[in-house]
Amino acid sequence: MADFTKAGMQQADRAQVSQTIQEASAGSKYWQHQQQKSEKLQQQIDQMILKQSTFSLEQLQQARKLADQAVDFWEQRRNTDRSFLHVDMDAFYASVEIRDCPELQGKPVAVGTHAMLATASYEARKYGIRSAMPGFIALKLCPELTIIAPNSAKYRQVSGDIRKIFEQYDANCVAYSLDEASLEITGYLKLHPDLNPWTTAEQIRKQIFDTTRLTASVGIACSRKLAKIASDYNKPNGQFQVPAQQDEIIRFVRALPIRKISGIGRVTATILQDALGIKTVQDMYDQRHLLQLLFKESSFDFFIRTTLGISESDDVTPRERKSISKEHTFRPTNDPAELLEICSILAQQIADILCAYRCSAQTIGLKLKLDSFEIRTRARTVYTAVYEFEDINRIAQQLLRKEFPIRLRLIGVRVSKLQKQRLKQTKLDDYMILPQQDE
DNA sequence: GCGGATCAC
DNA sequence: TATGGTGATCCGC
Repeated sequence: MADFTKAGMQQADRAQVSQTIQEASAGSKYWQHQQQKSEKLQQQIDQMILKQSTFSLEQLQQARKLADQAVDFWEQRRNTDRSFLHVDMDAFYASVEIRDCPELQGKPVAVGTHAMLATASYEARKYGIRSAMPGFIALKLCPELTIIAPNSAKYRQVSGDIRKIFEQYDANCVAYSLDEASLEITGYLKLHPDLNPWTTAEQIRKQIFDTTRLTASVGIACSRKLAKIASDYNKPNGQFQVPAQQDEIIRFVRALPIRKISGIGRVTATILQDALGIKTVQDMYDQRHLLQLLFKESSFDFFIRTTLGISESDDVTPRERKSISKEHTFRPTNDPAELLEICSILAQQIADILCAYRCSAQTIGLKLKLDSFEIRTRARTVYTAVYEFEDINRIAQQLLRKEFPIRLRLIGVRVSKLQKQRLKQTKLDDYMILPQQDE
């Protein structure tokens, strides 16, 4: 249940932490729902084990051949010529709060709410506290823990400051979140022959500290994905370089537990481990024939590339948003009026955002989390795109009404199939030359 | 196109 | 007492 893969967790007393979490959870509706999910997962694993036992020797040999072909295919596309840095701020939100409140120096600190923590300081991680843990459980693990409500505006400010630094190195740097970014420094290094990736990383970390008084960790590699993994290797306040050589790259990735790979989450890791005995990337490579037989081609390809340390594409493709959503958790209720009211508030928020973006949407979706934590989604696509509150609210409420009677703890409203909204005719238009509208 | 699931942060 | 919010993607229908 507990996840010890995060940096800084090695010191926690795992058994003690697991037991405390267990005691805090056991019997709750959340826990019951988790139990159900894990039973389902176990069935899926049993099925997979059963299926394995049916493979003939020929099938296995053929699969191995196909897997080796895939290895060759990707190996031919390996490119080690580019240089990337992945910069990751250390315990970002918590570090900002501690910086701004020296009282907290050296104390366990977390940022979040009693319901959910976003970040835990390294001091707090020693107690087994981590992000995505409810605050009330964290307090059981460490009663002295200070929980601070998130100050998003402040984090955005700092995030903007470090972004300015990144842009000095790569005008097209990619921000993954407020505290993480990927930089290509291939061009920068060409312009500065006296520098190399390692010294550049040192320089950036110093620059970040000088302007924010915060520390960052940096991964250095010939692909964005490897750089990201490497940034976790010497955390906090450290850096690690994966040499840009095929054999070194393979040695590096094969030693990793699969859970360190971005894209392999808790569920996939459990399936791979319990059904196929795959714990590390080396195991993944050794079992490539089974992966070929048991998974869809796209998953299989992802696994093969993972074992080689080859990422799909490192090009920056400026992608536009595909959906906008608002959701809210509340004290569970089955009162239709109350539920419709919450739905309507969310619809209004969505309408406001659509308005700000000058967008309309063709699909309106509803997300419902039952009192039991079961999640349901409902959606409806309309012929002509909508953007006004009245339209969005009407459709969302229709979808909601169909589910009555129901007891909910969360409602979400989402719009997708977004399109740039046609400019509305106004009197002003008579005096303006409007850009040609597509369609 | 819809709904369930998974994942990252 | 009590387990979040946003956006993306994939799979099977």
